[in-house]
Amino acid sequence: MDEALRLQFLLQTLGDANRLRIIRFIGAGECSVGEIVSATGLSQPLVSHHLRVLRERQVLEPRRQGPFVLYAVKDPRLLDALGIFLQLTINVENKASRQPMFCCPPWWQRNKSK
Amino acid sequence: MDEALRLQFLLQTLGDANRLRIIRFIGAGECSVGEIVSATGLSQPLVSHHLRVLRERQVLEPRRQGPFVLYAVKDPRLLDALGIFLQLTINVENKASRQPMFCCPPWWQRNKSK
DNA sequence: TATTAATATAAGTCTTGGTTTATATGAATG
DNA sequence: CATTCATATAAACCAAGACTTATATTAATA
Repeated sequence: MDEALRLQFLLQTLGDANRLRIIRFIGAGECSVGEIVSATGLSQPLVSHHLRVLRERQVLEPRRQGPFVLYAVKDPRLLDALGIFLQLTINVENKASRQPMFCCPPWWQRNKSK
Repeated sequence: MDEALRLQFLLQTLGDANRLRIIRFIGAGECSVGEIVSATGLSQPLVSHHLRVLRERQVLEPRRQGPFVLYAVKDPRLLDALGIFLQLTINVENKASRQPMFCCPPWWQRNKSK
């Protein structure tokens, strides 16, 4: 699986407003399905559906505790990464406040594997 | 438009392998449509289609030069951000090498606007 | 101005995936 | 063991969007 496909996989997983709301809530701390349902206002089956997707794609991790199933974000770096993207959405036009805040080797220079 | 919707918009725009390949190539420097077609191996209409999406969503910026239309990445921070996400795709399992590399205010703490 | 090269658009097909409704599993409690 | 609460799954519907084929636009050149 090449870079573009791996990135597509992750970005598609995260590219849904409801899943983002779920991740945002879980990011504040491990919580149960019921709590997510209440917090988001989504139907219980819909939340379970999205949780399954996020679980299967290694974004979230479940843990059974009594009758509840608690979910947590697997890799905390993900939350930071989302924060960076969120900043990008703020001033798409406003070039004035454009400054490189995060320096890292540009991904497209590493190896052009198609 | 709330945070989740803005993020969804951006992530969906980027969540396509062909668009990522196009962005990766353009990221290396402003280039024409024809060059992108050759570099990616995609059909010309398909490239034009994706360029339109990326243009309309403020990711790329076109500039006419003679018979050519040159495209460039509008906000260079986007390339860094993609690099960060790419790193996240490397060791989804491998928790050993998990270390917070980018610190920024967790986006889900700023304001829980549903 | 007619032609060619470069790019854009339109229409049509087909797949992916988000959502709802209904039902199943699984653990706790009486 | 039966019932209830918490969560998961299944099926069906629907819309968004990626891709192809065909055609239109725009600029350079003869």
